[in-house]
Amino acid sequence: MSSEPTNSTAHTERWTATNSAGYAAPAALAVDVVVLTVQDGATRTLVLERSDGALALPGGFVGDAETPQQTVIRKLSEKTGLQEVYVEQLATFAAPGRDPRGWIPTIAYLALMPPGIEPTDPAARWINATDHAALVFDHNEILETALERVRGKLWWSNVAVGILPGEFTLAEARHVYTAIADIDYDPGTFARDIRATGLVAATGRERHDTGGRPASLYTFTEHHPAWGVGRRKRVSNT
Amino acid sequence: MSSEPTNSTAHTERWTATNSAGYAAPAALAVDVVVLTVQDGATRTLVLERSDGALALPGGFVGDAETPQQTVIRKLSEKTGLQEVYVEQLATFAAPGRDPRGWIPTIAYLALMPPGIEPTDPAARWINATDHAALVFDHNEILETALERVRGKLWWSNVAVGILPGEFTLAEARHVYTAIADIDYDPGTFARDIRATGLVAATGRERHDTGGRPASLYTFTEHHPAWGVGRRKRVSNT
DNA sequence: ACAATAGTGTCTTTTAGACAGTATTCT
DNA sequence: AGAATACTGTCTAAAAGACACTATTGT
Repeated sequence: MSSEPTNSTAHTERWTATNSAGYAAPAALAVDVVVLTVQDGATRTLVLERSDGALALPGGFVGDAETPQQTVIRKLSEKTGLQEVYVEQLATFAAPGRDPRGWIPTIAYLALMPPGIEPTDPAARWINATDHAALVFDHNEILETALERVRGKLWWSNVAVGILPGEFTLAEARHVYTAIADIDYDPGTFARDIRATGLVAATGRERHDTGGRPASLYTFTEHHPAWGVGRRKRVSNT
Repeated sequence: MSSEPTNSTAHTERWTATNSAGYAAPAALAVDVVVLTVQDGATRTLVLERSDGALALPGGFVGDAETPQQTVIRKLSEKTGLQEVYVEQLATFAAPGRDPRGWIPTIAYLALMPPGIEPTDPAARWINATDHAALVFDHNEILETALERVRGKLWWSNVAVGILPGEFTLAEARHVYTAIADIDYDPGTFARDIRATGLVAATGRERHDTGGRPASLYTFTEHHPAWGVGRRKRVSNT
């Protein structure tokens, strides 16, 4: 896997490819990943700072014997050390000229991680997902697509399972939902409604370091992507 | 455009490609399109019958100077003569071996058409979208993805604008929604709720061939993809 | 006792679903 | 007149939002 071309250094020449039938072919198939987490009430995303200072989403080239999702998981493992992450496909960006290195379509993915992951790659760092410097190529558009997706699924699925730890208090869950949806949910109503989705269950244990009455701990009953019963909750004030 | 390799005949050999850096590259980038319409209360999709009798979704190869969506629109124009169709990207399928002709990722698209379009391509025909013979490759999975998508967006967007004619009665709209969602909507409640989305407006004209009291004609106020105010309506009985 | 956080109960408003009943046309 | 289709009004049940109030801990 170390013999593949790198996606993280500046290009020097334009790549081309021709297939065995004699027609122009894509020079490569790429994946780009929007890794999201919620830390200190803010939605944050992982970027790589390149040698010229430009910021790019993590990504890489898909090998000819793997699925693009395997590429994503492999790359995330390299950058963060995490093996188990929530990953789903977002959309494919393939406009001619989107990548100056050549005809390189990219399949964009959304990945979610619990907060506090320290990147193992020294060029990687977390930035604010909703208020940040411009990214390279069409990566701003990819990031916007990811934020829209996660907001759209927030109350209908267990996406948040990717961000919350295995056990969490309803207050922790509420902070994550608040950061993503940009809505201040009422604590009582939040508890009622998230229980009504049928996606969480109390573990019976409690957390005592909350500064007041101990909080019951909950888990998502499903750790794979799942849909709950529909709630109609707002996810943005705008 | 006639000099490109065809996507509709059986393969004879496996295509490969190598890029200028010496690495394996995709042999081609394809698009496949799920064209949906509603006719006589049934959801129908366009397929091409190949020389060996197998059924495939319409599709083609993306040229190196066009966006995949342009490829889709070009192919649909060839097969049906229609220029203006509702098109949106679904997902990309790129598992190794998905296409026996070689490493050929495909970007799947959803397209919607009004009923009664006669295909110009003699190999093309409409089949039932929810109850049909098996399709080639992973095309069954692509079709399922399309049906899920259109059901998911039905009450939240103006997707149905792609199927309904420019002017339509609320009964016609209700039949389309009924076919897609597989729910028998109450006529009165349907009228109230579709007006509440803010996506339709009465034209002031009427249709008199309904066999009873004339029906008011409506249009979608937006013909480009748009989102209405959220309704929580059910879309499946299962 | 007091502060702090967790959690419950309940009232109001909105909206979905059902359906009775009225309106307008054609034969 | 009667049949057929279009449309309105209204009742009920469910669910979302707001918020007062109670519960349980640490200091």
